[in-house]
Amino acid sequence: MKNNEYKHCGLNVALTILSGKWKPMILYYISHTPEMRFTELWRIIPKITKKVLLDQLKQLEADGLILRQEKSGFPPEVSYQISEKGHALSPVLSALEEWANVHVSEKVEQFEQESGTRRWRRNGR
Amino acid sequence: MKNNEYKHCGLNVALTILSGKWKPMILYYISHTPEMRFTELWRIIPKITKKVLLDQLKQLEADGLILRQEKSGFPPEVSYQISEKGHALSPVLSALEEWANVHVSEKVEQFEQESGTRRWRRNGR
DNA sequence: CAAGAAGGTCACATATATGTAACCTGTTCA
DNA sequence: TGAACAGGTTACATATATGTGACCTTCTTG
Repeated sequence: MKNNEYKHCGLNVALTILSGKWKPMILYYISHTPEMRFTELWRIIPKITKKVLLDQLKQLEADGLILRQEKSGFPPEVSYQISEKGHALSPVLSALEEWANVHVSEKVEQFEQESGTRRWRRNGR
Repeated sequence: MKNNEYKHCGLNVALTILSGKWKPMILYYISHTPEMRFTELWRIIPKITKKVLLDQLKQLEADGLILRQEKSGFPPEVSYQISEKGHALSPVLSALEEWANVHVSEKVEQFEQESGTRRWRRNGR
């Protein structure tokens, strides 16, 4: 170890921002639709709870990856869009995905099968 | 939503593999040293516990990002190296890091300051 | 007038990740 | 002989993330 200290906080920050059981899926749907309404998103994503969906949306919004737009009136009408930051992230996410498909394809296939059933973070493996 | 289902499990797998409070740092040090011994790593990384360091090393090894090499004899001598998979990942991680530095630089700076103090996953924000 | 609509909150329960400290292994060295 | 060494395990405690269900709003419709 010369003087190469660990100064790569950006990586930690990025991973923190992305960490959340449903975030990749949420980002995916939001970035592939011009205006995604809350309820539609909830309908599309199989097993998430309203509360958790809301939590993760709030985090994504706070981190600037998505934009929330609220039209006044009743019933409420809220929709989400991908932001510029979020858009800038997507090639990087594709690269990550590509890496996984090439280098850990067994795990990817396994994941596809268990999908919806499994728990997110490990340690129980 | 046409028929564009979410089939991007690779991203989930990659993020799962990378998720762990100390993994980016561990990966960094291992990939920047030809042979990193357990104890040296432990000495270098400020506040991690032996147990947690071991856990994360095991996960990284199980996921194939690093290689563990054990020389027989006493006292034990174990060293870690980056694997080919791990090596292949590093440009992607750099891209992530770059994204963070460009798009969420405030958070990165904040992270640098709190470093070591802060907790990893949020929700308490 | 009761129920359903969309988006959201709250209090609480469970699951998973991380941390703390004690203990174990055979050499070597004082 | 007993302390230090490197790497590791174990039982337990705490922190954080996710899940469940009840409740709230105000307008519209049956």
